[in-house]
Amino acid sequence: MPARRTATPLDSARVTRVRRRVLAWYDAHRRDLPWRHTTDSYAIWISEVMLQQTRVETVRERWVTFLSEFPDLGTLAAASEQRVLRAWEGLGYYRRARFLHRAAQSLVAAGASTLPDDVEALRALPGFGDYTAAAVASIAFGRRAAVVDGNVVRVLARYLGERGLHTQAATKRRIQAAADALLAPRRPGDWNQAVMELGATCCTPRTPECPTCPLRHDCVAWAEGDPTRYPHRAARKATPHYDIAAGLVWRRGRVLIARRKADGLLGGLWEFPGGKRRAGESLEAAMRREVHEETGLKVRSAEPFMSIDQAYTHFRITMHLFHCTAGAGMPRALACEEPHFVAPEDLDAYPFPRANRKAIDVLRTQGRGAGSAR
DNA sequence: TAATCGTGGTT
DNA sequence: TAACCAAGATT
Repeated sequence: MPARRTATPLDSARVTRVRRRVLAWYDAHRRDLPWRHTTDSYAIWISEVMLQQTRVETVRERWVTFLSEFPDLGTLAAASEQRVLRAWEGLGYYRRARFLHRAAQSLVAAGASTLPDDVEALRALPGFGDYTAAAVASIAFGRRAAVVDGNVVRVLARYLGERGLHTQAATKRRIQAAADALLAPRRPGDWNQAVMELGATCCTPRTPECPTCPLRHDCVAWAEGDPTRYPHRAARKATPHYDIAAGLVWRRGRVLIARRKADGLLGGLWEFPGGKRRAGESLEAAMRREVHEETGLKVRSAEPFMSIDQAYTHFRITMHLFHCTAGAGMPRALACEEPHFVAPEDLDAYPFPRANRKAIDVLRTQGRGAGSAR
């Protein structure tokens, strides 16, 4: 292993040099992203929330369509949560959409027609953490607030030779302090985007392109020879697998759906009733038990329809779907909300998790034949 | 502090 | 293929 290089201090000459190099690199290499063509703080806010833990290429199209449906703060505040969640479908981390909606309603209720323009007021809104408050304040309002996202952590950890685990508070404080010191005071929004852009396109996690990096001259990780050792991360645990059994419970050409509770996984989204199979239980028995527990309905016939694999952050599932016919009685909201039967053509109006939407798509294209998306 | 919260692309 | 990862926030 190469000897550890000692980082030179961030004196003012070095800070000036770094700012100049990184901004020049950004001016030459910045990607043409749709949200870089607006100064509308609302539109920039939407982009920042969408970009949380979500790839730029995914956000490109979704940002455009979201803004066409909700072009301003007032429109978003006036919309139903269901419509907002439907517009968010597929983006994941659905809590983001509910916080977005709630923040818009809060601002409009207070008489505002636009976002507040300082970090503290932004930080107080739901869904605004340190990163998003600094990002909106700097990019939309030119405030001198340094962002620290995953890119900034990686770039600065490598550049400075930061050896602490990136999850530790002391490490975060050091990275934030360095980001604060480096922030280019005349172009705070561009500076923040420049460092993030550098992390996203050059100082990447696995295969950084160090020869083209504007920071290679005095980067500790580059001098050591293996930048990918930074930032230091703790090992992850293996993710468990669960079998989920769910029913497409039909009655007179309509199918049963129910809404998940607002908190927790996939909160506020609709689904076909079902749940985890227990040890020793058959898939069909699990489906019958779950449908009954959640809606009070008993299922008559049941035939396998399809199985879908889905990976979540901390576990993965195989969802086994059955075509069923509903027994007598009205569905009740026992362990779900608003269970009711809907015509298949009306399912597009409801926000569904990805696995459920896949099943709906198969339903459309194949009718009620068996299929698999595994 | 550590766990939780989605999804799709990449390796 | 399974793990890793992405412009984080909340509890």
